[in-house]
Amino acid sequence: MNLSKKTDYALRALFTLVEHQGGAPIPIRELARRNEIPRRFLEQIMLQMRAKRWVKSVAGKRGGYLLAKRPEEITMGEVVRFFDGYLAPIACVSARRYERCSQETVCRFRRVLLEARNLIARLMEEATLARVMRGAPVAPSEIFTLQGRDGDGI
Amino acid sequence: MNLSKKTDYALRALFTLVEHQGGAPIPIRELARRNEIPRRFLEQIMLQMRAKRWVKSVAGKRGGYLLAKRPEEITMGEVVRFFDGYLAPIACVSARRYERCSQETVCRFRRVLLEARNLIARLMEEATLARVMRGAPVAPSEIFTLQGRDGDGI
DNA sequence: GTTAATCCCGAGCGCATAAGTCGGATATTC
DNA sequence: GAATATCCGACTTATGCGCTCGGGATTAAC
Repeated sequence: MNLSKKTDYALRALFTLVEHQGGAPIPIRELARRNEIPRRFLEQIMLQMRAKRWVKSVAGKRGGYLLAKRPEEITMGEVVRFFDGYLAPIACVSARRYERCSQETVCRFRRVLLEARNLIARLMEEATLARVMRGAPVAPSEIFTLQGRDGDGI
Repeated sequence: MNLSKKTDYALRALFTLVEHQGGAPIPIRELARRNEIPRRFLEQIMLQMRAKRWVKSVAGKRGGYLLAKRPEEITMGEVVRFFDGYLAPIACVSARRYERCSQETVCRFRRVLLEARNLIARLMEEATLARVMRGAPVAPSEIFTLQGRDGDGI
């Protein structure tokens, strides 16, 4: 999984909308300013998210965008999958872009990549906007005991 | 993390060399044939791995490549990092390509991405060629109880 | 009903990168 | 010295990401 700018921007905008739930619509201009996103580019992104029914728009003066679902109903995994197309690190272990590989039966490391994909998928699918916003762990704690490792740095 | 073809090919070649440890040098032609890799392209890759001292070459007729280290001493993480440059899904949580992001303190989801990065890093760093070859789990079992999830498909 | 702020939509563009090609030099064995 | 390898640098080509742009439709405020 590799986050594109588009997905990054989409998530930023979404979280801003979550923060302002119940309030007035937020115009793209404002979403762009607060998250340092090129306005015209964000426009496209918002349109796609509207088609997905994650957000709804109000046209005209005083218009803007609102969240269209509850923050519990949108996961980071969905967002990444929608914009980037997949979560897996390579096609042969992907649910979305799977394509048979002639080497599959011989491949020594496919198994490891599959494990990686499963971890990520699990993590991202647990990560609803609500949970992430709350700052709560997004997956069962036993995973996260692994975090701090020797000299990893950041 | 997203595996490039280059990294994929590099790993395939490495595992082939592991299988043939102690035997005669394997020429690129053969490595390419067995793993369905464009020969000229693999040439480049092998040269890079030679510079890294993961493999050594024997020039001339009957020449080819040999593993230069024990399979316990090379991890998939190293290989991915070398060819693709990083393991992290986004620069702001990467050890290698870290760059400060002005939104860092406000960013709601950075934390999740950091968790993802840590999981992957851990997994890939545990994955020595030897272990993967053996087919043994590459990381502590508690991680892998998470694997099979509802309707995930592949 | 005019103005101003907004969303909506399609098109296009430039650059970086991945993935692969190629020509030919150099080394080694038989 | 022919055959088989590696070695090296340069080149190519396609794709996609990350934007930018022009202009139309919609609505609120005055």
